[in-house]
Amino acid sequence: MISNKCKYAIKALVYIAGKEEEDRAILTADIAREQQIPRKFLEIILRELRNNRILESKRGKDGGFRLLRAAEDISLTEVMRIIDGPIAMLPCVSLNYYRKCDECEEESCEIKGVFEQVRDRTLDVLNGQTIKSLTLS
Amino acid sequence: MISNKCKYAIKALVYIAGKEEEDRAILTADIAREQQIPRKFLEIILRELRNNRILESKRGKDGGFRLLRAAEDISLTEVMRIIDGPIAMLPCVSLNYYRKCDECEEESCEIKGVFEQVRDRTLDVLNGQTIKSLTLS
DNA sequence: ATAAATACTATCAAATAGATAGGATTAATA
DNA sequence: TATTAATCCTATCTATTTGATAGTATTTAT
Repeated sequence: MISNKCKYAIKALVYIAGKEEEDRAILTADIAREQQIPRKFLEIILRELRNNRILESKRGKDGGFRLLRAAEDISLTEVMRIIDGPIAMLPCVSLNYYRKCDECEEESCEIKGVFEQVRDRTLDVLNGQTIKSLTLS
Repeated sequence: MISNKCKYAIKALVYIAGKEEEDRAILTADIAREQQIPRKFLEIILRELRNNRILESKRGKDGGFRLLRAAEDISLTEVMRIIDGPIAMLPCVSLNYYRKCDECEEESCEIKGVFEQVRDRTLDVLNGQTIKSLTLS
């Protein structure tokens, strides 16, 4: 399962993308209210997305958040990896967060192959998705 | 990611399945040693698999664990669901552990569709797998 | 100056992960 | 019947993650 935090992050980005034509910074409070996300928790999430160059923020009056890049250039996997880390089901088959398992030798691992297939089928679906494509659906 | 516990469970079952022709109960200690799994933790896992009718156990001398069913009748997904719970990435798209999200209405959820696809592609891979098929690979 | 916004720091509670310890119980067999 | 070897059970523990909340500092437009 993805975390609530990650779900909130995706929904917040989709919300912001949906308001892009208004050409103004979007308030944390608005996102929190509309998407039913705990406000203070959302603050942390948005700041994390800003630190990872997904969002830009502006402080003070008329402040808020905007996408730093075009919505079609923000992939779903990028967001998921920032917030939750690996997408794969085993560390030893992760493309972006590879770690060898402590207890097993990969050459003889009986389950690695299956989870490589799961990873590939999962990425087949996720790689095609961007904040833009989610906004349209 | 699946938990270590789940990985241990799968590996233990594959190990037991691989010893079936010896026609004897398999010791926790042997599995722990061969698969490099912490022994006391493995005890808990094996007991949980027994409680869920995947294994049978025998106490006392010559005791140990055996598969309760044929290895080809124990699916990978069944084991994963016993140990880790849902396989899906969102509660609201889980087939076996469905829960509505607190904060969103499913009809208008922008991300549900993608994660349904991920679930389906994931199960395409996992559903074909059993303890038997893993033992052969 | 003031108001409105994010930034930051600290903290917290509950759940989960990942175990470990020690003794109770059971069963085979010498 | 004593011994040995195994699972069973209960309790406990630590660290991490999850999911948040509170309060204050800082920035910015007007």
